[in-house]
Amino acid sequence: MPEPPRYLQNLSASQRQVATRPDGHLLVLAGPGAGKTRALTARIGHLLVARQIPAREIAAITFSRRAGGELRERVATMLAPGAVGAIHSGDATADMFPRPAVWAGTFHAFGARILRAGGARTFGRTRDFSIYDDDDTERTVRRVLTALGMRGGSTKTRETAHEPAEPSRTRSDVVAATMRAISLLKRTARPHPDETSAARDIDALFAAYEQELAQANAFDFDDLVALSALALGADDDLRARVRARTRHLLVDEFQDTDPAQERLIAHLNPPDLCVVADPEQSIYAFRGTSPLVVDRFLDTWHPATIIRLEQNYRSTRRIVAVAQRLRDASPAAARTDTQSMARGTATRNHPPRLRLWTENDVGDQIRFWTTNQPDREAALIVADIEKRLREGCPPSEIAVLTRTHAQMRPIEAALLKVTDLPFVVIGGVAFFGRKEVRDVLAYLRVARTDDDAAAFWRIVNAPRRGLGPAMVIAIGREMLTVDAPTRNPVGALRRLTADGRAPEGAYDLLAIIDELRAQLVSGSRLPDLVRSAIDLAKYRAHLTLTHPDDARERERRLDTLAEVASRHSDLRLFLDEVVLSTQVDGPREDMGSVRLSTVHAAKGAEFDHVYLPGCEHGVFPLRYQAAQADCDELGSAEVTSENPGSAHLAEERRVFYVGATRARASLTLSACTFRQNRRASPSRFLTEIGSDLLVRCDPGTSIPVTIPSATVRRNSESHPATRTRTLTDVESAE
DNA sequence: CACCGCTTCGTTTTT
DNA sequence: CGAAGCGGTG
Repeated sequence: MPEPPRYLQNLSASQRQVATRPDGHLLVLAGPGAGKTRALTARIGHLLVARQIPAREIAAITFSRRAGGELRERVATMLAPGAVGAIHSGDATADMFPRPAVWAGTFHAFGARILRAGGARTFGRTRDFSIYDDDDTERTVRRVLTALGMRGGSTKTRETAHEPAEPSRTRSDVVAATMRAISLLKRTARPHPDETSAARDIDALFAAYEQELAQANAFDFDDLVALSALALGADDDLRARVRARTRHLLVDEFQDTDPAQERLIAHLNPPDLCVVADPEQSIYAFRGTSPLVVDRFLDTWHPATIIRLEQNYRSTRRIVAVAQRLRDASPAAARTDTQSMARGTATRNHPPRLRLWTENDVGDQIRFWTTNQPDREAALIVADIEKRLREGCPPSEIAVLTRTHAQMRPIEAALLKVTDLPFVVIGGVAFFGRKEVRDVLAYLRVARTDDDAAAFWRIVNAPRRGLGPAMVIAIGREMLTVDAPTRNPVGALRRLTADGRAPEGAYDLLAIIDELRAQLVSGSRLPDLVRSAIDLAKYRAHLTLTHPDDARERERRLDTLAEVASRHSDLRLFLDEVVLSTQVDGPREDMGSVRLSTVHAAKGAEFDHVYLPGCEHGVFPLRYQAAQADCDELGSAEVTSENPGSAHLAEERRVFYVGATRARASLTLSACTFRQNRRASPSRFLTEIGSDLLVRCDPGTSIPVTIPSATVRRNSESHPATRTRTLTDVESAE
């Protein structure tokens, strides 16, 4: 027997099936830690080597930029070990793909490429349109709300004791709700709002918002996907060109694909489509995704082959057992299961559910402890982390994963108390989301084009130069005095200034813009441009004035920005990369650090030791009220119509599941009896895991506490099924 | 009309 | 900790 090619070595039988399966529709159901990236990489290798498919016909969609870069790198290593350097993971040379480079990136990056390749024309934009991110979108929404006179409730919604029914909507509530509504409309429903829409207000808002975008020659985040799909439908030539590059399409994390992204795939109609999914890891319902997208795949892309990757290579047997318990408790799994069993087999549109197993060691106990309050919880977790570090565990192998950002505060404080404990917070305000970074970038954006209104409004009075609210209104009014195609705030400011109708600061701003533009035209390098913007705007002085405490730290970030910019040659490509970068995509300085992150931001990552604080009812599962109504109206109706309450609970369980399965060696859960001065009770997920798997310990230790027998009995009686099904279940599954 | 300093308040998850 | 509201000063 000849040795198998390199890209097929060290693969399990099913991973090898994934790699070698011929063209067609392929659904890979992969549990956590099942080596799906490895299988995907191998499939690409097989396409390139065995089948001699040109790289330019292969595209892979990943959930983050970094994941895309890693996939590309792994392909390169696999094909030519030692020659990794040939393919850079950054997009410095985004337009040309050197050698065997396969395109890999997010849906949004992919959509941006389609629009840049000509799709923008369909919507009256030019090729060098701007991309509005969330922040720009919020600005635009605010302007639109004001223009339409929808202040969004009076500012004085102070709740008198006798009117609790009115959900005191502040202005930011209205802004947030509007943004969500617009976004969900774009993600889930038809692109044009002219038909029946949920609310009449939304109709008007949506139209005005779209007009602002068009005027600014900009697309927002959701447009990148939704409109690129439409462009493919409308433009035959574009469709042909793009389809030629995506004959072999691979989609990772398919369970988090929203309807707009589904439509984009449909328009690509690839003859060879391979998606990797785990319905139980679908955790983005708030932005319009549903685990049912996996069922739908089997309908849309009939006939499809299903391959299951059930063996877990990542975690200990105990952690895998926890994962399986949580899966068993999931209603989606139950539904699929009963339907499958009723017909004696998996139906066409309901794949058989996964049964996880592993050959790994049993491993440490799954620990759970209770403390009285979050500060103490944080202190105990940090003390435990210190112990692991003393035992020689690398910091980067430890992570604390929370449900919400708010939970991070006490933990961050506790971590800070320990000197020389390196840690990094992920999922807070990311590097490119920092105010100072965005401000400086906004100067570059305005230098690039007069049209980028959101960027202009951001810098018009930052640093302060006497162009306050009244002046903003004046500029807005002046904008409207010319024909639509030439409407932009910079032009308006120029006219006001020429007529002497503007304060002195206006001259300064225009001078800065002109100077930057001159440098840009003369071909200045990007880092120089960044530094010029900082100097011309006198931004450093502004920082020391407004942030006396941490001005230096912020200045350092601006230096980093210049550094990052030096890796790019073209301003537009640089700005694209910045706006499309993920929470985890910033310049990486997190190598030797303990990670503090939300579960969402930890998707795809893995660590030896994982801590899950806040395992309390109301925190994990999180309880919230406000957004529910919006989601039910506009969002995934198919899920909520059956069982509104439990759909939310099911999603929370999946988030918990994702968090728990990040762990390789140890998993530590903790809960508080009091949070924010209110009594808190333990999460129901703990009960679902089962008292036989979960060892209740003295707080901060691995020493089991003796539980009063009544408690034991209650737990085991309420879950007879999980009680009998213990580790042996996982053990015998080999 | 802009700005400063003061208080208050709220914080789901993110491409 | 940030954003937003308020009231007084230049």
